[in-house]
Amino acid sequence: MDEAVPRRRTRIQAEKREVILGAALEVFSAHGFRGATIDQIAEAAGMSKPNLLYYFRRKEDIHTALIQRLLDTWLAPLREMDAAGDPVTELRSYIRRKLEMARDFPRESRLFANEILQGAPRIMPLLEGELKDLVDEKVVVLRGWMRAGRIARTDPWHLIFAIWATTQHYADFDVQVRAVLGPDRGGDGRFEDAARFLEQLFVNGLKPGG
Amino acid sequence: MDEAVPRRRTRIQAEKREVILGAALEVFSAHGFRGATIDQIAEAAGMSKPNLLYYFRRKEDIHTALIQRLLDTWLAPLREMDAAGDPVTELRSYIRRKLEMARDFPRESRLFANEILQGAPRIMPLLEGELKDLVDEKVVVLRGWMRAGRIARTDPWHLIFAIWATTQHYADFDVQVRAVLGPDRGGDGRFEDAARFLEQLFVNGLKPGG
DNA sequence: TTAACGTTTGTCCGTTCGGTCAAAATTCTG
DNA sequence: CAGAATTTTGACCGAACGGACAAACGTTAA
Repeated sequence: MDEAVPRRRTRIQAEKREVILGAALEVFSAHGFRGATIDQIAEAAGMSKPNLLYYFRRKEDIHTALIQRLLDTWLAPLREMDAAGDPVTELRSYIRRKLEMARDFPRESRLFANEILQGAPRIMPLLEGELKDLVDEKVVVLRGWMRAGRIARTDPWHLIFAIWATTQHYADFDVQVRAVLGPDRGGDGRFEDAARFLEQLFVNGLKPGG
Repeated sequence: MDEAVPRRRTRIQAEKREVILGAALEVFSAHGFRGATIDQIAEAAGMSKPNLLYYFRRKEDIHTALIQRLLDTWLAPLREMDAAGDPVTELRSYIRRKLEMARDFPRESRLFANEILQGAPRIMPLLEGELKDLVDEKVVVLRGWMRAGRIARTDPWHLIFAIWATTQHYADFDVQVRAVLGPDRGGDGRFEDAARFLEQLFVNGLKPGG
């Protein structure tokens, strides 16, 4: 087996690849795939371009490596939504966790958003596979709660979309949010305000019999 | 006055500029500012690159022209939200109109999203000026409705963000929405489903005393 | 008809891009 | 320490990029 990038064995390999992925996350999330340059990533990673290309042969390899490792983290909150739990508690904590991710990992959110916005050319299989499967599974859970009369009957798919949209908005559209809120209201408190609002919106919006 | 681009007098000037803006909308919304090339836009507009550069001297000029003319259309639905109207009706039709725009003008939505995602380097003044002013104005309207007990007391800014996020999601994340819904549910009906869901969510979520 | 003005094009330029390569420097292993 | 393997670098390449320019082509109005 003629490996192009040497088999990942050494300590240096692991460390440098980590540094590169960190730098690439910064650059890709800020400029998109085409907008990001290898030189930018190399500079952010503190190494020369050929050195970077020694660890990842092509620009696209960095990008796919990033997305691959991200997906699990990203879907974890939804995975944790438990059919056996209390629906309101489950939804509430799902929203809270997604909002925390928007606050703590905005670059990851923007990396995804950039990719989807431009037609998901590099991750379409993931969307139609892993992501769709997970959503289908949770749709069943939501339907169960609806049939049991524990939350209002409504479209479970669009409910999930609404949670995604409202939470990720605070990462993806952060500059707009801060611009509109202004200096006073746009401080660190905006995430708590958002959490309170979204909790109220979804909990009341999904009250059974609504 | 030494004008670089000839003063817009002729019929051809007006027509060609229109064609270029249409082509540029297509290309910019699909690839972002940096990802789009002048050649792509020229080809989509059916003319040579130098010919295109005769009407717009620089790539950035096309982009700013696009955004400038877009902003009015884009904010029109919010502008129409009338303090004198019935709150539920006003909110419902605001949501419906925003959703129609996501359906009918997805490229415009993605153009904005691309710009915001990458830090709004070219439209920050618009966000802090015109956009913020309009939101501030409508926040007063929402606050009035809340004080009158006609909708639930909640954070008016985040309410507006939630409406933006949920509606624009169907334009900006269209490929993801369709991938998750699959071929059967992802057809043209998805906008009506979304409208029904969002109406229910926001109307119930904002019931007074909630 | 012709001169002025508006439009279009082929060609070219300097820069930046993604990526290669051979050689040098470093680290690892016996 | 010696030699093998790994890591780093400077120099370089072809393609694509944004943009410039003069010449050619159309159009129009005196």
